[in-house]
Amino acid sequence: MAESMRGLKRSHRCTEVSAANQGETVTVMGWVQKSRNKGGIIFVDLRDRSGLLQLIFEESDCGAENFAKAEKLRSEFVIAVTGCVEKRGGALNENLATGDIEIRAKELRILSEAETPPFPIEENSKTKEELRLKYRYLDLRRPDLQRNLMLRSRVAVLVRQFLTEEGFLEIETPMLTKSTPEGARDYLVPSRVHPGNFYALPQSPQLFKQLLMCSGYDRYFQIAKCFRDEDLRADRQPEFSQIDMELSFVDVDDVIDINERLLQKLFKEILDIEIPMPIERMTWQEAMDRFGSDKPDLRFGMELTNVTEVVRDCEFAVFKNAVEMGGSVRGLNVKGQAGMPRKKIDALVDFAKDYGAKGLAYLAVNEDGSYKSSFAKFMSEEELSRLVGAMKGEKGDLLLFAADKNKVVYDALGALRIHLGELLELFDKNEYRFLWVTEFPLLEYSEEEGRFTAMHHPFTMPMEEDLPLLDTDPGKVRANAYDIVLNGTELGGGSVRIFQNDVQEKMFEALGFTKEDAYEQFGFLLNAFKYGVPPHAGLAYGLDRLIMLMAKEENIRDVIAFPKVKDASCLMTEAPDKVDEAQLKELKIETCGQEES
RNA sequence: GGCCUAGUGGCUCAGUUGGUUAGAGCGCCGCCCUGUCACGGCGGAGGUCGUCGGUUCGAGUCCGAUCUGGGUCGCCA
Repeated sequence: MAESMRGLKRSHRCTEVSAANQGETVTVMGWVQKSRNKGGIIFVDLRDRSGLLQLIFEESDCGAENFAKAEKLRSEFVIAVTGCVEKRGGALNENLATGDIEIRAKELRILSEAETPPFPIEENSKTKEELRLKYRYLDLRRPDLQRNLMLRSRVAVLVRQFLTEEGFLEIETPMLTKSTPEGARDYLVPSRVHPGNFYALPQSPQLFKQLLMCSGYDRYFQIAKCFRDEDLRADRQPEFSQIDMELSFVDVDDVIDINERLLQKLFKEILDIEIPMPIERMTWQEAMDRFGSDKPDLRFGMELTNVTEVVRDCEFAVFKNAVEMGGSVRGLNVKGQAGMPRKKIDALVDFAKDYGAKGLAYLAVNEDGSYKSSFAKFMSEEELSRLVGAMKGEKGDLLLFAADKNKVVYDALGALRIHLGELLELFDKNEYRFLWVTEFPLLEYSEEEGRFTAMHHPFTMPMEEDLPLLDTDPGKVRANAYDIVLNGTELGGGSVRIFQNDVQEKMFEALGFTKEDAYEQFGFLLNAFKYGVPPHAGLAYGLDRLIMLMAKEENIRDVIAFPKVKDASCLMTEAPDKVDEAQLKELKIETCGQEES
């Protein structure tokens, strides 16, 4: 039977009690982590979000009634205890923040009893995620998740504080808005009042924040929920949070400056890590050429080498074909791995194939200077030594080559580089290496749609010197866009926005929109631009990813209180779920009839 | 949509080439124990091996399908 806490008031959280309180009477409340009954003496570890505190029960202190209650305590009971803070009579526990003290209980109340939980509530849980997520409210009691969510809260507070001091206003934008088919799939919400019409949940507050600039709010930010109906990944949820900001009368350098100081503050105050300033910058083209990725991990080397010119005239058909079709041949030098067994090399080849490569050519430089290679027989001694020279190959090195269209070569080698970096432990897991990647391509060609699509979004400003190319060679136009990258993860991205109506219309033209299409979808923005719009730029961070990296978690679910699983459902609430026929009727939605078959 | 991977008592796992009553640790239940903190001692309960179908004299173990997690490619302006 649950007891009332009437007359009691919690005086401390568990770890707020210390040796300094010795002799004081305190009241603590929390969950029983563990009870150790020695017969005439009972030890109880009490847990709350701050940590653990040992309680000690003896009949001579608390009386027969309380002692009898203490004997009944089981894990996860919620209790209130009043008692005296004492130095420990027995050995100290050095693993506990409160390991030198204990509370000698005078009064005990069982506020709530508990069934045995379906899995142990402990740090570094080995329990299957399926079960943890079904009982997420229990999982969230574990200290590691509590730490992550507390860290998340501190980050949010610091962001608000910093941006407010920088003159930003926190303004909310709608969750029920208009579907924009460009980009990710939208989550749609039916309208009762307008049957057959739908709202969309925002993929980002992009258009609204630009409108706020039009309206003169000058600097806006928001910690905004965003929704994308795409498949999940370890670092992707359908519902996630952005730190979203937009600034008027600024250029790239202003945005970068503010954000560097923001990151510096966050990492200093939360992790006590100094980020060297300024953060390195690299153009997109350089990132691709050196690392095969637009979000390179700079914690280790093993950069790509372009050997297209070196192998241009060789007889190896794979290389030759790639060169002839306008692609490239590039290689990675895996230092000291010439002895890698064939089986492992084959695994790397398979890995590369997942990224569209047809294979990988390899060449190992043996200790005696001879070669072991999948393609040496197609090339002369001289061609081989020129190739090895270009790769700076030394005895003991393993050289891996991909030959294909540039995109495939970048993708395969970029991914392979990261894979090998992890496999061979080439980087320090405690290092934080930031990078700005700039000058992204404005557009990329979509084979599927047979047209150019915006790489960032359709409101991104082309670089001024590339403007003429918009008509002649749209694929070559660079954007005034930038991403902030940390350890190979895209933390955030932004751009200078188009604020001239003629440029915006030209952009839509390049995207294959008729003027009518553009106005149909984005008329409110285009119209706003007719009434006086300041030059503006902005940036948004993936808050979840930022927390994930700061907490050194490998999974985004571990920094989100109630995450969804791979198929975007929630194992705890069982959402999404069927709804009443009556609700559907009110919305004028036909049942899909998928329940029968 | 494709590929990879896991599914055995409450939890984490083991289970050899298919062969008699499916094991362990932790947890749980009962009794004992006044200084434990991975407490200890004694005793006990609890699973038919995700599901369905097949092969076989016989399947946790082989085959097929399916469900549920996880990773990944595509996708993610």
